[in-house]
Amino acid sequence: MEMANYSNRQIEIINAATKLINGGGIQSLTTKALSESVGFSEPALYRHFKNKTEILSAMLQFYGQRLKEKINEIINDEGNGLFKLERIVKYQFDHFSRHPAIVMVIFAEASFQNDAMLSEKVKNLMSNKKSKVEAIIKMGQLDGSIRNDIDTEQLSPIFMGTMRFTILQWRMNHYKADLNHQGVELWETMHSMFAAENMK
Amino acid sequence: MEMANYSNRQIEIINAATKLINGGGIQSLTTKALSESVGFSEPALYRHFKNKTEILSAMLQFYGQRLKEKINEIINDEGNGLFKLERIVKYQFDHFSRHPAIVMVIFAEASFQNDAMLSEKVKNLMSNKKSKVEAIIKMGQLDGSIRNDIDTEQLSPIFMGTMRFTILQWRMNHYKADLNHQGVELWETMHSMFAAENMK
Amino acid sequence: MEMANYSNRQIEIINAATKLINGGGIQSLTTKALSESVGFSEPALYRHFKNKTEILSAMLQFYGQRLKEKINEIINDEGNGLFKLERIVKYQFDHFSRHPAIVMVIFAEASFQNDAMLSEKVKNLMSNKKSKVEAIIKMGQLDGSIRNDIDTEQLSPIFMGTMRFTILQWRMNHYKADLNHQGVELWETMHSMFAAENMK
Amino acid sequence: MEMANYSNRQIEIINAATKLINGGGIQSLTTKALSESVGFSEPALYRHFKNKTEILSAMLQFYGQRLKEKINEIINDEGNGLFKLERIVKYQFDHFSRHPAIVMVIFAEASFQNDAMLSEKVKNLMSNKKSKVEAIIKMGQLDGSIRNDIDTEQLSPIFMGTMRFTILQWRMNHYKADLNHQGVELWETMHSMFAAENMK
DNA sequence: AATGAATGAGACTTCATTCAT
DNA sequence: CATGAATGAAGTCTCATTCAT
Repeated sequence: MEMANYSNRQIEIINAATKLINGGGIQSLTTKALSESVGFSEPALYRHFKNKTEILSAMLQFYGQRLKEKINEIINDEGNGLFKLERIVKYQFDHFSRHPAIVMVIFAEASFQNDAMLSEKVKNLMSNKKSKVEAIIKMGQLDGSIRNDIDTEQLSPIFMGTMRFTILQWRMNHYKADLNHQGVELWETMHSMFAAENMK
Repeated sequence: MEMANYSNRQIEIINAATKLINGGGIQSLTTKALSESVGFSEPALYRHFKNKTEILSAMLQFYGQRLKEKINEIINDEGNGLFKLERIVKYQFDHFSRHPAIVMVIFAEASFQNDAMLSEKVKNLMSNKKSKVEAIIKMGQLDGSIRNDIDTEQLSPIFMGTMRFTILQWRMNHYKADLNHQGVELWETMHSMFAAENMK
Repeated sequence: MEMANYSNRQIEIINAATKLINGGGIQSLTTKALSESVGFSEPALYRHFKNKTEILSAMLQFYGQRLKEKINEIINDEGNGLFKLERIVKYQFDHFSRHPAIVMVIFAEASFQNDAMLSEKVKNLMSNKKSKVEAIIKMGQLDGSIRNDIDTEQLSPIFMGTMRFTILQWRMNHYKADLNHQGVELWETMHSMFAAENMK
Repeated sequence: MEMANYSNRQIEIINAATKLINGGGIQSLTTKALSESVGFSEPALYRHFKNKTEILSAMLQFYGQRLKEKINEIINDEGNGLFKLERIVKYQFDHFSRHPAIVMVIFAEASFQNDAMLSEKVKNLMSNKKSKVEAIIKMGQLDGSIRNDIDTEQLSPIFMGTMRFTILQWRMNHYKADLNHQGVELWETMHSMFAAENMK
């Protein structure tokens, strides 16, 4: 996975594209709309990206990278596994509530489906995150903070699925709720379910 | 929600559309592709549906209705709440593994976003299901089968999110895994987490 | 010009077509709209008319015939030429104010232009009427009621053009004015201009 | 009424559209025919006009503006009212005989009827011209050149209707007659009828 | 680096008409 | 006599992309 370095213009375009997609789905990301949104002409887009797919690809790279870095940071920081999970929940909910436009890109599995390359990229993003989460859970089970009566592979979809679902609902209700607050509540519940002390 | 009655031709079209969407996302549902897939000319589609949106709308109606009926049946059948949850998991995983084409329609939040009416329909479908699940959980908490140390509203997103995530992964891996088997494993875990006897 | 005899169904269709055209121009006369308006299916139209052109053709025939008969009646009745002109004005304004739907068909020169046959028919209708009016004017010039210092061929376009224009304006203002009243006023003026006693 | 400034390309398109309409009615103005006529592809039209309605709208604007300017010029020039009417007749007949393609656009009431905005524009064009003509007639009645025994409002439809009818007939006979010659004859007659000296 | 102009492909949809029943 | 189903042709318009300047 190449470590991309994006120019200012490219980042402008990525941001504009993100907003468009979040506002009206993939279908509203047209080169025309994008060029208007970013403030210069359509052909100019092609000076910064080879084609539309490359723009979408860059978006995924861009956000995926950030997420990966953050999770790595969390992994390497101090604290037991359970605490790390908590940090992931908090980070993500805070991040999304501050940048709602990103939500749809991260949740884009359905949208990119007609482009094998993009679809693959989304899949990688997700499985990447999943294996990181699993690593953390495993750590937690070893350090005694996370219950070990359930397999890691069984716990991770619960963690990830619940987060996704909460965010999805927030989006479908037009970002009205206080996502951070929901994150706090969600974590309380997850704590009850994941903490070692809750094993019977 | 009107109880629609679809003609044979309409159901043919709905099926063809479902397959197309599942194969390549909303973008691959064009009137041309649809007419080819169903075996007659493009204008003929318009004898059976007023326009493309109505086709998508019918798809949602069609699948939503079935799901609702099934859940109602489960609610009204015998058994405690925990058992009912189990039946939902089993039913859905079995249903999807037999009709993978439906997955994308049920998971279409992102896709329909540029059409307010469809978007609303998807949202209703989801919140409808969610409230049914919550009713079941509440029943389980009352009949003593489901732990009552966690609020119903906190348990439902765990249940629904986890299911969604599992199915989503199955789809992203091109339906290779045995979904039913995954359902069984998932249920074991859920049982550990939801059952009343597992409260500390 | 064949003396056509239209069946009841055909007349129903002609009436419906007339209303459609008057409501929204030729473009709103589609076989679909027509069949809906008349209350039976599209193919049924083809049992009564060979095709759409024949329907339009029948409309022109139908109204042209009536007009011709009426004018002939006026010609053959008693009274001098000036009086006959007056009767034409009164008849037409009264007729249109009672059947506004007909206006557009009679004024259809522009609409039928892409069909040579219909275009020719409209032209005949108009030139037919014009020559009748000229005959009346000539009669009036001979019987001393109409001024004879101006050629018949010069008077007729004034008569016909003014009538048309008045009706056109009435139509463009959505039939709001009292057409009969306008006819009376118009006639007063025409009388001043056409009557023999007004020659200098 | 905004003072529009059309690009060269836009004027090319307006001209081509005018010719098409005049040749075969509104129905023959298709984007395909227009693009062929103007020499580039259909989508290219949309770089110069937002949509087809805007093209028609521009045509009306374009011709209406010219007409208005000319009439204003005539109004402000020297000469009595009767002379001004004469100049209008001569100008129009000369103009149309040189640019027959314009006729249909100016006579388009019936054609544009299914588009409220265009219909309104045509109506304005006509009533605008009518009120200008009435202003001139009033001037003539005051300066003693035009008969004042008939109301201005009664004279204007005679003037306008007769002109329209003459031009209409010319068009229906496929522009065969010498329109300028007909204008001269028409004016002679109108002079007899409008001049003050012809009052009884 | 940027753009105005252009385009081939293809989207959805409507039209008049036909055919089997 | 009537219709449900179907269609070829054509309509308007949008898309991603290219090219000359």
